[in-house]
Amino acid sequence: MRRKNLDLATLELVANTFKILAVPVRLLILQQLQNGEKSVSQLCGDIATSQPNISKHLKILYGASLVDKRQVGNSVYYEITDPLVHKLCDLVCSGIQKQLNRKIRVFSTLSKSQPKKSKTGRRVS
Amino acid sequence: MRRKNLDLATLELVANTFKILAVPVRLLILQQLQNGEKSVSQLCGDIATSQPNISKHLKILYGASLVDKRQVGNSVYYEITDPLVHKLCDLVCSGIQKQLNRKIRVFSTLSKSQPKKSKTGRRVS
DNA sequence: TAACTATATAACCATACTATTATATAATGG
DNA sequence: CCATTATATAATAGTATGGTTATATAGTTA
Repeated sequence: MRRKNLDLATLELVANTFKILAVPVRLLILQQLQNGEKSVSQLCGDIATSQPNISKHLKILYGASLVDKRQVGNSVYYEITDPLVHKLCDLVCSGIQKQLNRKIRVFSTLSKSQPKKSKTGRRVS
Repeated sequence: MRRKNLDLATLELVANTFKILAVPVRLLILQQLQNGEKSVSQLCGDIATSQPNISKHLKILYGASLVDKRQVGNSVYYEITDPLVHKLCDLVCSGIQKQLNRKIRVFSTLSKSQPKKSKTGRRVS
């Protein structure tokens, strides 16, 4: 599959999207929003950090068009704009999973070849 | 589609992967490697930054298992470990594309409704 | 072994970014 | 109009990170 080379400006946009997703608290927020909108105070109930911190990160997510917002009375409800976010996280997760599996495979190979067994087949400490 | 909530530790892993991809130079490197391995000096020829900088970023990519390396004589060849990287970039690009399209649509709607035309149908400055 | 090439590391600076605390703004209810 | 609730902003401090320059390491060749 041939892929076009992106110019620096475009890569900077891409990098910027990744940067937005590179902060655990923001992923927590997006995770909380994955099944529908939530208000700031609801998010504060779910995530262990200060309210100003949550508001700040929401602002960043909003600035990147990753979430929309809508005000109802006193409250502001945020929701995810584009399911892209979850696709990205899923992909990364699957990548991490693969890496883990590789490590587990290596480890189990090592532990199969190394351990000395007694004649009964039981492991020996 | 129901999705499991990831614990903080896992989200930190995910965030970390995103962080690695959040730097334009690193994306440039990965882009250069998308059609096969290249040595550090080849990368230096393609990317406008210092050799130590490239080596440093390669080390980071290697540490994250995003690239493998192999030494041949004096040179070290790096290659991409997992096509995941490009899938991620493609997704982000498509997201950016969608945003752009949205903006273009809005813009063209505005410019259709606003401009005053002269009786000849030409635009008026 | 000396000179040369390729890559990696170290030290440094400048910048950017996150989390906290305190405060401001805005909507609601009495 | 005041008190309360919900959200946003400002200021600060601490940390992390990218890029540069200089230097070290290691392989190659004469």
